[in-house]
Parts: sequence; structure tokens; C-alpha cells
Amino acid sequence: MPEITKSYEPRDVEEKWYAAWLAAGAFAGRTDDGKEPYAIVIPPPNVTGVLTMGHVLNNTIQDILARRARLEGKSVLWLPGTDHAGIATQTVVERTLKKSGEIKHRDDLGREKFLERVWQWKEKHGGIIIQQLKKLGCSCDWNRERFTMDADYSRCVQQVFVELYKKGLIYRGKRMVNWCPASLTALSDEEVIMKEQRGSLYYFKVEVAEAPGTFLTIATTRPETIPGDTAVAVNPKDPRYAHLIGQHVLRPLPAELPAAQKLIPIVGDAHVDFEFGTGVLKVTPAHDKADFDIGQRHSLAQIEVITADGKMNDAAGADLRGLDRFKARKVAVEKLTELGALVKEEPYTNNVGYSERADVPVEPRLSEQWFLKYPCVEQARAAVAGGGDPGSDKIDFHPERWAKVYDHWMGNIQDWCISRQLWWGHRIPVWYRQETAPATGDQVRCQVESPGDGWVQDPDVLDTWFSSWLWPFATMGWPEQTATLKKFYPTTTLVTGPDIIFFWVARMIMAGYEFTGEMPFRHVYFTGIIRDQQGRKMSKSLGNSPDPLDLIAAYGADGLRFGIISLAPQGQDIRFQEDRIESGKNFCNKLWNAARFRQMSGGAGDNSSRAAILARLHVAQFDADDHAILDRLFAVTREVDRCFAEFEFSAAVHALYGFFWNDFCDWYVEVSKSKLQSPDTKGNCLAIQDLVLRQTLLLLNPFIPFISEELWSLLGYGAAGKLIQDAHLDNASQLATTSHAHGLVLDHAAIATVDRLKAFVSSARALKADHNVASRRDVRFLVTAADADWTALAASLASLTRMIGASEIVRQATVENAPAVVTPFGTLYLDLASTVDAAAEKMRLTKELDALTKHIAATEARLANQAFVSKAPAAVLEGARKQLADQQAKRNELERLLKAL
RNA sequence: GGACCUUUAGCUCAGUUGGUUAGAGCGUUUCCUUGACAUGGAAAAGGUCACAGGUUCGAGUCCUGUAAGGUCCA
Repeated sequence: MPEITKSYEPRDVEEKWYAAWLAAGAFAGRTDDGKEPYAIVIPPPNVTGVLTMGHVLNNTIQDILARRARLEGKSVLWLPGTDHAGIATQTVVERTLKKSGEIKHRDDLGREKFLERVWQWKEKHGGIIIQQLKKLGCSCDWNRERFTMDADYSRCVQQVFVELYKKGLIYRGKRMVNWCPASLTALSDEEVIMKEQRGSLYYFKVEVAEAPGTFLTIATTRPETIPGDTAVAVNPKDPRYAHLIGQHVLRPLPAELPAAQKLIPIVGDAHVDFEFGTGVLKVTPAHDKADFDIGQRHSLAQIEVITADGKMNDAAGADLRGLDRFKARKVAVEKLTELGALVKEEPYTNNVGYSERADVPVEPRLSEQWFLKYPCVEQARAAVAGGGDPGSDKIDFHPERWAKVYDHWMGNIQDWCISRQLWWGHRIPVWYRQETAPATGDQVRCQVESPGDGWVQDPDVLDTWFSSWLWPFATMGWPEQTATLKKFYPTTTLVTGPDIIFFWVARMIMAGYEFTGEMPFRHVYFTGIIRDQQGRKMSKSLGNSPDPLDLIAAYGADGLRFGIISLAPQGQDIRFQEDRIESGKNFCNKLWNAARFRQMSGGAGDNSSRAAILARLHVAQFDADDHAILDRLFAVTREVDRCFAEFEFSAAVHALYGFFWNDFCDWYVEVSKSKLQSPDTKGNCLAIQDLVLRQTLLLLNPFIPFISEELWSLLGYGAAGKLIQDAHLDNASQLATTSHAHGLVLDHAAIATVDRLKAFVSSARALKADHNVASRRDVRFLVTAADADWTALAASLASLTRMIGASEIVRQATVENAPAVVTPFGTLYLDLASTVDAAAEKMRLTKELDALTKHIAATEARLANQAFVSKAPAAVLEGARKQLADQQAKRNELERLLKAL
């Protein structure tokens, strides 16, 4: 067995084991093993993306779930892949080509050639994030990697479109859509983010044609759209204006247009807000969603004044023509001022929709688009609303509160604008008969293949999410009934961020029911969002995100994984702290060195299975420490079981950290140092260490797979040639049952004794520190103890002496003039050669006595309260009485010590 | 405007159905290279649990309200 080095060096270990796992086919999802399935589909990252901290968190959690399920004996499939990310990818490639001077616009290349370049880009950069996920240790079944633009997948997307079209759920129409003037495409509502923007509210007046001299004042944030106004609207219940309904006003712009062409009606519409501005609304049906609706109600004309790329067109008039929409706003205001129409301008803050990708204000615009009326809405809604019953056909959200957000969106669902004016994506499978072709029969066909000559395909592509909503089953070969689909669908758990609950999660649930008749996943775990120290989202533009690969280089993949999980409480956003990642690395080193100590202690014995280790235990030899560490081992196993059941990964990590560092290293390993000196106790002690280390490695493996695999191998816990995942992780009750079968029965009195021993050691060390002899290891201690207490101390005398750094601990009937501390086993004295500093000692003891007296008073007051005594449960009452007795005994001893000074 | 979340030590966070003297990690102070580990060990300082009411024998925990910060929806 190779010797374990002094400190843990992750780099070589990680590379070695990742290669070994791949070579062993350890991540392959098997359809033929007869085991219970456990499946996860990865939220496909953008194919041109690189690993972010968000990916690290999200994928670490998926890996934890997958590896734990393997250890529990399940058949695991974690299916990876990437997303073609229409707008993002097209934008990146187009920008690169422009930057290199190769093109000015994508039209310079044409659709075919441009797409070739995108594919080239994908081939070159598309693998980056996959390689990075491997560095993180992700146990995906890489042989099943999918891409949303794969031929099979694309065909699946188009078939789905055809199916929905034939059902009448997909339709085409000229509607008001969110238009991105930068990307020149329509966006769905979900791709628009509202931003608060400081601007102005402009008030201008218009004259009523039928009543010369009567003016109406109108407030607007967008004066540049005045040339597109085709009415003004007032509330019919508004006494200020109701009588004017049916009359007309003269629109001020374009200035050069004859008045006759600028007369627009005053309409009454109940949706107009009395309070906003002056209560008079200008109506621009072609450039505002609410105005469009008003226009529909009153059959108003639609005048477009803004072009696709956000410039003013001819209809906007000579003054504005050709200007950018924001420049045009200023010019329009100048023009109104010139005309004497501007009344006032006041600062105003309102919400403006921005394109999520291009980060420019979207322009509401009329255009011909494809829409989808969502299928299976009620079913998808009910599946989550009633979640929580195990075994039922319900989807559980973790944390549960996101179910409410989901339900609210599902209850107000709007048709989905699925067409995009892009080239990179799945082209819409609709064909139009060319005008030149003979006009016989139908003019439009919806089908995957071209109907033949004389037909031209719709130029638009589908929203990227229209492919990713099929991800859980399209990746498994649907619509074919593949073995994979049969075994692993519906999947078990989806891990994602709450920011895509509408974009992706909700749509996948609807698609699952519509196309497979089943829910796509049983659980959805929502991670928090990773923020920086100031609480800002991590983003490329802020440059506030560390590169995960730098973190892996500095702390190891295990250190990064352990650290990120330890600071990610369930369902809350995470403030990133690099020192937590460092503490992940430190934990790995601690684990490494505890294993090293075990190895250096020698005499391995048979470690190859838990039964073999159990057989090496000598239960009759057990002392209190042996009972206590196994009790803690069972407890931490139980706690980690609970954490997995409730998706509390950071709690699991904290429990394991505390157990291993405090209970095992700081106590059990320390007491072991004495036990290992004696051949009588050595064998049993090593068996217990092996039992603990073996179980701890199994519990830790999902979180820190590399180091746990390495130590598992170095300490020989698996059969030769086997990986840790080939072992079975027993849960708490299985562990208790099998241990019991080997004669192990935990002694709870002994376990309680260890808590008192720990307190005894702490008191002794504190006493030394108080008297400036903390570093001396030759101090003699004296103790006055009752017989039973002395018996307990005597049983552990060797390890206690070592741990408190004493030359010896001697029982004495009485002690005079020595600094002392009251411990759970009697009063402990420091036998210093020098005389005691009585004043300092008095001050120290008095301080302690004062604090104790306060507690006693509080406890006495509680017990004197008749209501407490009569109403509190017996256990609580008894606890309080015992506490009081202990406190009083300690007080008496402290008083005695003080008097003796 | 509606919904949800957060507020506990200098910082980041735990605190499970109300029950002894509210915890951890990091940071801080002091001491220590003793044979697993200085990526370490030991000791210590540090909190009126945002605020105001209420329920209760008992509230960080339950209820109501207020304030501040955040997220989503309109």
C-alpha cells in the first residue's frame, strides 16, 4: 500500500480518478441492471458558454444526487448536453465576424454560409463547458450527450410543431409583440425584463376642433410617437372630459402635414386612468400594447412610425425621419416647444422593458408572428398545486414556496410567441406555395419535409425554449419508445434556478403531459443565486465573478465543491466568500491527514468490507470513548439521511464537518493515541477507526468524490479493482441493524460520561491558560473527587493526562492554596511550585461565581413560579430541578474555594 | 399595486414540532512547531436575536403591525 503523503495535493489525484471512472464506464446509465432507476437531465448550458459559479453550484448538486443514488444501489442516469441558445449564439458569432472585418452584416454572407460559420464556431467552442464540467467531477453519462440542434432532436422539435399546429394550438397572427431593435427579432414576454428608468413626463396641449379655443393637455413619456397617434382617449366617467367624446383634436405632429390629415377622434375608454397625468391619453395603436387594445375596441387606424431597427420612418414626418427613436424624442420636444404646444416637462420614473439578451429597450411593434396556445395547462397546474404526497402523481418543489409563483403564472398564462427572426435555430416547418407556381389547392402546409418544388419555407426559427421544453424526453430518443425512455422517464429530480421557472420548468411540465402523458420529473430543486460580497448578482459585465477553474486550481475540485455547498443554504441566495472555499480545501487536508494517521498506526487487518471490520471489534473491550464515537457516527448518518430526504445539502456538509473534525479528530483520534500504545486495546481501536473512516468516506463521497475515492483505495476499504461506488452506503437504520448483529449495543451512560470528560479536559486546559502554563506539559494536577467520579476518571487517566498536558493527575482528599476549577468530576487543582497569586485567583473565581449566581436566581425564579410547576411537562421540570441542584453544588464549591484563599 | 423572501456575534450563516446559560465557520486576541495535519492544536473575547404589541408558565421560534433590504408579477 503506498504511503500517504503529508498534505493533500488534488491535481494528480483528480486527473487520475476521472480517467479511471471514464475507463470503468462508471457513469453509464444502464437500462438492463434491474435496479431502481434514478435519473437527472442536466439543464443544458449554452453551447458557447463557459463555466460560471452558478453552473458550479447547480452541477455540484446534481452530481451529489447522482453519486448518492449510486451508493444507495440505484441505477443512475445523469444525462448531459448543451443548448443552441438562438439569440445569444447568433449574436456572438455575428459580432466576431464583424470584429474581424469579414462582414458588415450577416446578410453579406447569406443564411446558408452564415449557418456554416455558426456550426464551425460550435465545433470549436462548444466543447469548452463540457470539459469544464468534467474538471468539476461531474458524473454525467457522456456517451449520451445531446445538443438541441442534433438531427434527431431537431426532427423531434419540428414534429412537435406540426402536431400542435394540427391540433389548432399554433396560429399565426399580426400582433403587438416585444421587438428587439438590436437583434431584430420578436421576444416572448419572459425575455423582457423591466427596468426602472428616469426620464420625463411631457405635457402638451391640443385644440378641440369642434370647440376652437378649448384645449386638452396630454401627458406622455414618448412624444416621438405623436405622429403615430390615431386618437386621444378619456374615461367616459370623467366629468372633466366626458362631454367631448366623439369630437376631434388636432394632432401637432408631423408639423408639415395639413391639419385635415391630423384630426383624430376623442374616444371614451373605461381603461383610461383618471389619475395618470391629466386623465387624457394619447393612443398610438402601432407602438404600445395597451393602445393597441384600445385601438381594437374603437377600430382605430394603426400608423407605424418606427422601423424594425428603432429609427423613425417617413410617416413620422420630415423633422423626425431617419432619427433614432431616442434622438427623435428630443427633437419632438423641441418641435412641440416651437409650436407652442409644450405645456411643461417634469421628471418621471417609469418601468421600461429591456431585451434580456441585447440589453436595449424593447419596442412594442406590430408584426406577423407564430403563437402557441399552451397545452395541458390545467393538468400541469394541478400536478404542482397538490404536490407533497409521496407516491402520488405530483411534482414536489423544493423549497415549496416556488409552487406559489408557478401557480400564479399558470393561472395568468398568455399565448407564447414562438417565432424568432433569426437564422440560428429550428426553422419553422411551414411551407408557402410560391407565387410563380400554379395556384392549385392549399397555399400553406405544415410538415417537416418540403412538399417539393414551388414551395418555400417560412424564414423564421423557433424560440430556443421551444426546443428545450422537450429536453427530458427528447434527449431519451422520444418519440421512439427507447429502452432509455422506458427505464428512466419520468426523471427523478431536476435541479435549476428559480429565474427560469416560467421559461423552462413550467413549459417542460406542460410538454411532459402533452407528449408523454406523464410528468417529466418528480422533484424540482431550486438553487439560490450566487451573489458577490455586496449582494450583487455575479455577471460578466461587473467582473465580480471568480473563474471556477482558478478556484479548482487553487483549492481542488473537492475543495470548491465542499465550500460552495457549505455556504449554500436551501433556497436562499448565496453571498460568495472565497474563504469558505479555502475551508473546503482545509477540510480535505484534514480528512487526508486523519487517514494518514490511521495508516501510520499500522496493522491494517481486513478492511475489505464492513462485515470484515465489524468482525475485528472486541465489544467487551469498549470504553466510553468507543461507545461515544459510534453513537456520533450513527447520529451523523441519520442526519445526512434526513438532509437528502429534505434537500438540505449544506446542512449535510455541516453535520459531516462537525462530526469528523470535532468528534473524530479532536477527540477520538486524540484518545486513540494512548490506546494504540497498548497491544490489548490497539486492535479494537483501529477497527473502530476503520469503521468510522469507511462510513465517513461513503457519506462524503457524493460531495468530495476525488479524495474519498483516493483514500478508499489507499486504506483498502474496497475489494481490489472496485470503486467506492461499487460499495453500498447503509442508511442509519441499516447501519444500526448490522452493527447490532455483531453484538454492538451502545451504552448511553458511557456516552454521557464522554461529554463530562470533554468538559473536564476543557476546564483543565483553561485553568492552565489562566495561569500562563498552557504550553507546559509537565504540570501536576490534583483532584478531589467522589469515588464514582474518580473511577470514571481513572478509566481514562492515560488519555486525559496526555490531552491536558499533565505530568500526572493525582487524587487527594483535600488541597490547600492551589488554583482550582470545578469540573463535572470534582474540583481540579493546578499544583504549581510557585505560590498562588491569591488576588488574581480571587478575582477569577468571583467572576465565575457571579455569573453562576445569576443563573441560579433565574432557575429558582422559574421553579418558584406556580404556573410553571403545574403546567410545564415533567421532563422539563425535572431538567430544571437537576440543573438547579448542579448549579448549587458548584456554587458551594466555588464559595469554599474562595474562603480557602 | 399584488405576492414571496430576508433581518441572530465584526463578516457569512445555522438554530427542525415554543423548553436548561442562543451555535458554527471565517475574522480578532493570547499561547503552542509534542510523532496525522501550522491547510494545524489550545484558550479567550464578542449577541438587549430589526422594532412595537400580543398569545403562553415560558418566544430567536407562534400571531398582528411597523421599518429596512431583496426578488418576482402587474
